[in-house]
Amino acid sequence: MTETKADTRPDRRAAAFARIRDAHQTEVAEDYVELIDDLIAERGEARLVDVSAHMGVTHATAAKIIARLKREGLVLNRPYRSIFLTEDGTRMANMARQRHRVVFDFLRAIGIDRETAEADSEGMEHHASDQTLAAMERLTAEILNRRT
Amino acid sequence: MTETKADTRPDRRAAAFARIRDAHQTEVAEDYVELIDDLIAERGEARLVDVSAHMGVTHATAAKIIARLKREGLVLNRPYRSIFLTEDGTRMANMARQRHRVVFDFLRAIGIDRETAEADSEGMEHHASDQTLAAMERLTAEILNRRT
DNA sequence: AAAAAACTTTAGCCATGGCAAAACCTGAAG
DNA sequence: CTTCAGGTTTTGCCATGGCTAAAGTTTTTT
Repeated sequence: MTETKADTRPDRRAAAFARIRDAHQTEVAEDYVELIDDLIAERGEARLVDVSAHMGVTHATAAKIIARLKREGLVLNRPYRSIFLTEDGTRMANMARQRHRVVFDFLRAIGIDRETAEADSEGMEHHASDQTLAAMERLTAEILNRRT
Repeated sequence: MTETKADTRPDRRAAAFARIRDAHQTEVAEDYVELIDDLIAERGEARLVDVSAHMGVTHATAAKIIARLKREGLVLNRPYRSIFLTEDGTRMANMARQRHRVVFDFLRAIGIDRETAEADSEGMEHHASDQTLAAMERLTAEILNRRT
């Protein structure tokens, strides 16, 4: 039970992990609604087939996830018909896309190649706080300006 | 089936998400081995109780996860005794800690407060590629130098 | 050495997100 | 107007990571 001076304080750390676990819960939802929104914008409708192809999962998996989104009021659809977003879903999609953009642009600004920036931002966007996003935006602008 | 010019190419995006799902699989392992390593360093041993307290989960959950780590050869322990890391586990802990540091330092350098940097880096470290980590390190040094 | 406290393990439950395979609609071609 | 290809849904299966509650060991206290 030796009292240490290091930062192994249960409370702080535990809280951080709890936040991360919560984030995980919404991550999937965000990714799906963002994709659905993109699909609707680009081709007028979102089909299960396309969703599963883009997410890289089987249709069964996509169907299950969409059922959850529906249950949670983010998505609407009638059997065998294409998928729509509710207002909440649209809002979530927009916020997710914006965060995604900020992180992606930042990574590009600091010299990360397109592919990698795409992959990294996809993973990181969900874990960046507003504070961090703001800082990234600021930095991105700064870097791009300096280049002029 | 209208062919679009936008970047909704299944393959690229699907691959990115696949990578993220893989990352998720190792995230938990990394967080646990890092914590176990810290505990051993700081108090000489890692007990289930401490692990669960720091991760903010019940001991049952921690026990289950540690059983998986054991199965995967990252951790060693005898019933009712404390927990050790294998070589692999130690290696993973060190790599995780290093990535964590890089992200944390970077966030601090761009002005994020300690608490937030702690939380954000905990979530982001798992999704930053080597390329991004290298860029963060470079930027951190740059920022700190400019301040001198 | 017995009793109490502290810790670990186990059992059983739940939701999520994977999968494969089968059953089921819908809409185009014939 | 029937067929059949292509989507969609459903059904079961698995692992993970949560939880509570109960049972089993150590360790400490009395």
